[in-house]
Amino acid sequence: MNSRFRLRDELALGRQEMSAKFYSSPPRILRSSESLAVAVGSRDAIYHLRAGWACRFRDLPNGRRAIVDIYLPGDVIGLDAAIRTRWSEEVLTLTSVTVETIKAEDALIDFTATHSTTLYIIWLLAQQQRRADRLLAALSCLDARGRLATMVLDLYTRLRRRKLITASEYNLPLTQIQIGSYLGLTAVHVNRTVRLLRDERIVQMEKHRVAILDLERLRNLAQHEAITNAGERALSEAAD
Amino acid sequence: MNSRFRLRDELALGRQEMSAKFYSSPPRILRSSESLAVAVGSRDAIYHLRAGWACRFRDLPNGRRAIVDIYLPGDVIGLDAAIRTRWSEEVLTLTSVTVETIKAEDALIDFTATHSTTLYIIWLLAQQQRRADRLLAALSCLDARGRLATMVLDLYTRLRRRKLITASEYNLPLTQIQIGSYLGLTAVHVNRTVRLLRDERIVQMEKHRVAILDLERLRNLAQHEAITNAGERALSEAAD
DNA sequence: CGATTCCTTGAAGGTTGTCAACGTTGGTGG
DNA sequence: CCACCAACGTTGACAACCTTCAAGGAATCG
Repeated sequence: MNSRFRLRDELALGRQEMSAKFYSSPPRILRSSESLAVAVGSRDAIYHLRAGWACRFRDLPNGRRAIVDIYLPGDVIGLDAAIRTRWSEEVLTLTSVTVETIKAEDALIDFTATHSTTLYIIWLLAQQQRRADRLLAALSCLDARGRLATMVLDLYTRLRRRKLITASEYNLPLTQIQIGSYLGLTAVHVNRTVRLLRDERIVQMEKHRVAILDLERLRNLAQHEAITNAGERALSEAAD
Repeated sequence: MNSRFRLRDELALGRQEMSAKFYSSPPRILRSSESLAVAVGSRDAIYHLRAGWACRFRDLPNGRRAIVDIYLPGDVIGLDAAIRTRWSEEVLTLTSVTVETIKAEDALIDFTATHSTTLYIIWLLAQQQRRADRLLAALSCLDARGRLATMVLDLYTRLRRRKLITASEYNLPLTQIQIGSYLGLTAVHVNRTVRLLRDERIVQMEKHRVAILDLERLRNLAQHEAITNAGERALSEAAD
C-alpha cells in the first residue's frame, strides 16, 4: 500500500519535471489539418500538446485511413516514435494547436536519466496502450451505436479528468468522415447513427458540439462498467 | 547515424540484462487455457514467456470477448500492468507455457535503475503499441479476408523474426472462436473465410497448422506495403 | 467411450457499405 | 457584399457483408 502512494508521488513529480523540460522550448502554433512532422521539420521529435486536438492515423494502400488515437490538450505525443523502428504513421492536427517540441534523441536520453520521468514515460505509454485496447474492444465487439457511444464517453472522461470541462457537454472538432475513420465506419453510417442517438435522447451531436443527455444509457451502450475503485482512481488522476 | 547504432547496442544490452534478471527466477509451467494472474497468484507481476503462446483479452458485459494482443515465445508480458491504474484485462495461455515471473513492484524499480533496460522497456512498449495499431487499422479498414490475412502475415513475420520458424508454415494454437475474438468476427464467418483463402490457394489453414502459399497476394490482401529499409530493420531485429 | 468442445454448412435476416443526389456551411476572391 | 467553390452533412435505395440460428459431424479429453 505504501509503495502505491510513493508511485503516485513519483508520477506527479515526473510529470512536473517533464513539463518543465517542455516549457523551456519555444511553443509553436500550428494551423488545423497540418502534419506535425512536416510542420516541425523533424520526424524524430517529442511533442507536448499545450492547446488543441490532434490525431494519429495510418493510411492503407487501398485509400482508406484509420485514425488510431486522438490527442487532447496536455497529451505527450511521439514518445514511442523516438524508438520506433519504422514509421507508417503520422500525426495530424484537428484544430489549430500549440505544441512544445523536443528533439527525440536528446530528450529520451535526458528523460531516462531521472527515475521519476522514466516512470512517468512508462505510465504515459501504458495509458496510450489502454486507449488502444479500449478502442480495439469497441471495434471488435460493438455495433455502430456502441462504438459511437464509446467514443463520446471516452473523450468525455478524458476531458473531465483533465478538468478541461465540467459540464456534460464539449466541443468535438472531428468531421463525420474522421469519426468514421476512427470507429471503422463510413461517414454515411456515422451520420445515421448520430441521428439515432439523438432521436433516442442519449446524445446530442451537431456542429462539432456534443451534449450527453443520458449518461447511464450511454455507458450501457458502450458496455462500460462503471465500477471505480477510489484508491486507484486517485493514482490515475495524480499524473494526469 | 552514430546514435542509431548506439541505440541498437543499448537495446540489445537491455534485452540481455532483462533476460538475465528473469533467468534468476524459477520458471513455471502452466497448462493451456490458464489465467496468468490466477496461476501465479499475483496480479502485479511481469512475465517472460519462454515457451508457448498466450493472449490478452477484455470481456464485455454483453458476454463478448475481445482478444487485444497475442504473445509469442520470448515476449515480455505485463510491463504496463505494473503501472496500469485499473485492470479490466487478463492474460490467458493458449498452449501449455513456460514463464519466468518477477514481482512487478521490485522489477520496475530494478529495471529502471539501469539506462539500457529502461530503453528496452520503452522499446517493448512501443512494439506492443505498434501491434495494437496494426490490428486497429485492420479492424477499421479491412473485411474478413483482409483481417485474416493480416493476422496470418503478422504472426508469420513475428515468428520468423524471432527465428522460431524458417519455412512459410507454422503452428497456430488458436481456435476459430478465438480468431474471431481477435479479428472482430464470428467463428462461423472465420470458418467461411478460412475456406475462401484456401480455395484461392493463398493460405492453407487446418488443424492449427498454417501454410502460406502465396505471400505476395497475402500481403496484398492485408494491405501491407513491403518496403523495408535495411538499416531500420537491423535496429528492429537487434532487440528482438 | 461418453461428453464436451470445436468445426462445418445452409438458410434467413440484420447491419453496414456503396452510389447518387441534394442541401448546408464556411472560406475566398471578385 | 455577393458569388462562387469546395468541403461537409443529409437522405434514400439497393447491394454486399456479416451475424444469427440451427443442426450434424469431427476431434479431443477425461
